[in-house]
Amino acid sequence: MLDNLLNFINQFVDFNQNDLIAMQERIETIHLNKNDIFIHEGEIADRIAFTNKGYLRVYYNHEGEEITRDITPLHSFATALPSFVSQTPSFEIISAITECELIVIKRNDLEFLYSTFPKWERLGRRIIEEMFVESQRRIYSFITETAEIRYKRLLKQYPDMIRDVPLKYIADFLGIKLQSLSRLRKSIDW
Amino acid sequence: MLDNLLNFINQFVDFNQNDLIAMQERIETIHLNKNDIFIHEGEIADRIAFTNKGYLRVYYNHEGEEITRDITPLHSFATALPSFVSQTPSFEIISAITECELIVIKRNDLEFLYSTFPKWERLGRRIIEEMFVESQRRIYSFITETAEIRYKRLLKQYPDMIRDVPLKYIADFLGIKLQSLSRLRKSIDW
DNA sequence: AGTTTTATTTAACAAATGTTAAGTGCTTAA
DNA sequence: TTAAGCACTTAACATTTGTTAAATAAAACT
Repeated sequence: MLDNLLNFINQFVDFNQNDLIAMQERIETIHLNKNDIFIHEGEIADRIAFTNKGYLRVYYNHEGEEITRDITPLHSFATALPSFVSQTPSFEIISAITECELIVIKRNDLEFLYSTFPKWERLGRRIIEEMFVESQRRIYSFITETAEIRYKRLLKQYPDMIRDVPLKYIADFLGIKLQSLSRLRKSIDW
Repeated sequence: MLDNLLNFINQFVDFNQNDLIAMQERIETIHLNKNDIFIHEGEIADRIAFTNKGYLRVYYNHEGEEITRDITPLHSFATALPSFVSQTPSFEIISAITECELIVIKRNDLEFLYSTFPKWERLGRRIIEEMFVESQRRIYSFITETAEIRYKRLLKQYPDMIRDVPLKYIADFLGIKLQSLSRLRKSIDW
């Protein structure tokens, strides 16, 4: 059940039995149906999720339109971070693109783990470092690459995602309009 | 001398006298002239810098061209993070746009502080969290905003930067070509 | 099965940005 | 002080992406 999470964690730190037990007492697994919301707009994000199954998207309402900033890959962490770190109402919304199984930990519990086990604080830092590096990679990609190359790269990196995620979200993620993505898909000769 | 750094740190954690002393023993201040390189391509980044004075840029060689991904604002941290965290040769280069005064700490010393003082590990996590949030903000901006709006936003947030940083770097940062930025600047009616 | 909603495509035209090639003015260095 | 390089601008044309409005396809619902 926790295999995916443990594999993920072990990339960053070595967990022993105690660390695991401390964690298991503080997590819960929840199930979301398609379009269910994990973090609502205006809510103070006090939970973080590991996507054990399914895809979440992070978006916000921009002039009446939903803008999807992120589609979480399988086996990764997601929360509305600006709200989570500053405990202010979230402008970001997180909802389930597909059916999801999430391993969830509350902010308080996470803070407890951070404060009690230095290893946890380290884990948190390492994970966020990786997320930051990935985020910078995406910025390079916006600066130097055409939408077509970004699309091809996405296909290669997450082939499953294209199967399960509607193109309108993919288009947002790539920074272009749905119609442009459609045109682009047509023009690609493989 | 360390005022700016201490102010920055105190946004995130409360430092006492011991924390400060532990730090002061492990930092050094260096001076860079314009165009001096702080992290070379291929080097393993083992230092992180706080920009006490001046502007750094983070770039890499992309098909014969230098692509500037980041211009560090005053009083912020900079390193070639992918190299720094994984200790692999850096594809990113960091150099001084203007004369710079940097407060520098070595990776080993930082690791020592992380391991010895939980507060430091927390500080590291908090800082990187903020950097990540800022990075996500920039991604939203690439997705939803035109280059003109991104330019105006930059002007407003860092008015000094435009004075001291050549437009070619600003253009890269905004994700457009120098000539497009020039055209855009002309067409703005304030 | 039939109806409604959602997903995706298509097309014509508009707007934004890129490309190439010059030009101007400013700074730097022999 | 002149020559060289750098920073920035300009302009014409090309390409990419956006916009609007439909059409078709697929999925979800009753």
